[in-house]
Amino acid sequence: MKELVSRCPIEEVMQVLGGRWPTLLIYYLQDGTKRFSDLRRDNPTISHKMLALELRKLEEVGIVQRTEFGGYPLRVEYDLTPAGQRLVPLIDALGDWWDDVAGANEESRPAGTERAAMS
Amino acid sequence: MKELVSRCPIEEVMQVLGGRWPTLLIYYLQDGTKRFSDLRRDNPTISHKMLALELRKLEEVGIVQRTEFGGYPLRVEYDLTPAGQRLVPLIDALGDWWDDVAGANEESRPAGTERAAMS
DNA sequence: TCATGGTTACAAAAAGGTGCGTAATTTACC
DNA sequence: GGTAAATTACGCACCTTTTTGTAACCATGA
Repeated sequence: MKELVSRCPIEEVMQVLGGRWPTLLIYYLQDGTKRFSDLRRDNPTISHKMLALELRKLEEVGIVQRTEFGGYPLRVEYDLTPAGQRLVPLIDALGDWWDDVAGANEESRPAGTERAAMS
Repeated sequence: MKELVSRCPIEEVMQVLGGRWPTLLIYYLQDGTKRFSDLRRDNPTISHKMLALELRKLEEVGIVQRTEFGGYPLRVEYDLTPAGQRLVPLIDALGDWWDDVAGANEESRPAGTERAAMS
């Protein structure tokens, strides 16, 4: 039973942004409007179900805007809301921080674990 | 043990900071040096297993410094490393962002503002 | 028949909790 | 004097809960 609505905003953010996909989806949505299938192409390892779930979650908390166009095949577009866009630099800052830390760690770590930058 | 080598720093940060505990522990460690039992007191709902696991993880990535003092009963102290301290304002910024979003969501939301439909 | 954006059911995997064991020394007790 | 309990920071095994993956199904216009 989880009825613990946390007293801490940070705990709440992490409930939304933690996990593997949310920040990635936000990252890809920076480029502009994306459709369901676009996002799957951007991130081929996410399952159909997860993508639907995560998008719904992001929509519910107001990070993502879902726009449904009539007609068939159904067409749906996803964008970052203004709130979502305000989030982007914060996430980027975390990425930069991590690069810093990882860079420092690499000096004392055996080779073999390399990372490549995203395009 | 699984070694997920991701292409994206953000994905990696989230693997470390995502989840329920890491940010909370960092939050409490802002106050200064803490011992294992202090952290359990700060956060009574974490199990000793989880606390140990999370602390080790944070130590491994260089956010937390673990200092073991000899003697018995064993005594261990935890602090934020400089990198960990640099992380704090970033986490705080996320918290502020969330307060913003949550505040906006709670406020009046007249029907019809959200769903956009085009034909 | 295919494509799009879903949903649902079932299965597998990961995360998390509980409780016991451990170490070396002090203190508490018979 | 000898023994037992308590202390601190975990590790480990076992079990439950939560999350995620897989695959199948839906609607329908072209």
